[in-house]
Amino acid sequence: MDAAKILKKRGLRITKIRVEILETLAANLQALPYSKLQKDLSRFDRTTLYRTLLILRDKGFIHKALEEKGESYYALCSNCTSSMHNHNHVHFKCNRCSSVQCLHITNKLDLSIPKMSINSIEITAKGTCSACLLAD
Amino acid sequence: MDAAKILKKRGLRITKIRVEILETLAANLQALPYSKLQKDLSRFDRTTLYRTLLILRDKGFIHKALEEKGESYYALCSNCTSSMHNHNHVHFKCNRCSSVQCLHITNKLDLSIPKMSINSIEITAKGTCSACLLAD
DNA sequence: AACATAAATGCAACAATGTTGCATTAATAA
DNA sequence: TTATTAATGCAACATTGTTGCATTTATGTT
Repeated sequence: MDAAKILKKRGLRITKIRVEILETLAANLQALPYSKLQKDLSRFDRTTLYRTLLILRDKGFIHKALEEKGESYYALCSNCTSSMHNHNHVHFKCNRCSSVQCLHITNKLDLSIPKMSINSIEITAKGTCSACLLAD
Repeated sequence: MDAAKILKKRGLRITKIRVEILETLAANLQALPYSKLQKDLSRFDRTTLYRTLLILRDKGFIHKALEEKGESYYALCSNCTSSMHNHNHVHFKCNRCSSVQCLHITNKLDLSIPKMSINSIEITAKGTCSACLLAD
């Protein structure tokens, strides 16, 4: 992954923390908790991390995969832009190893609710991931 | 709603804050944010509220309807017990008025994920609620 | 290559929620 | 009414969210 090129192509300045965040997320198949990002990127100020996550989220580079116990999990977006966020996947959290994954589902999910206008739907499944099942 | 009776029936001690939390939630059709509960129940210590919410949640009286921006929303459970939590509904958050509702859906949702063992599924839809749509 | 400028960063500071330990108080069974 | 077990209030601290402002950096232009 060439984070710098991707940033440039989409009109964002190439800065160290942006490149590192994108590369860190790309290097992990799983969504990463904020605490992990903060530890890995501790040479940057916490505020900078906070604001950079906001920007990358707003521009469609990353998305918040889960919020739990006041902590957010982040993962790369696959097809989002700054004007279009399209997250047609399920987030799966393993209760044993606490890992969070983005799962692309094929089942079409047509949920409609009477009288409401729905803009987005988030689905989070919890259970045991394949690795933990095998470890039994 | 007779909160005291319900608590007793399910083997919990009847205390003021438990009764008030249950009655406050019962009096609102919507899920309430933590900040609202804290304000309404400010005559109790914050820690007590925190621990009571944990207990009521663990015992299947209430559930966390949503976590957002580090804040949790709470609502009454309809059919849960301390050993069985069954939340077959969708949470709907209105982007305009920020209200959170529990919607009981009839559509059967059969989401299965290969290789994973799923224990629970949470679905949160966001959009505009009927009241806000009418207010246009 | 140097410069101008708009954007990004780091620091300080504060708010809110989460969390634990411990002494005191209250609810319930006997 | 009392004994005892559970719940409460208080103190204290951790973590994350959030904003303002001065400084530094990235980038297009000269």
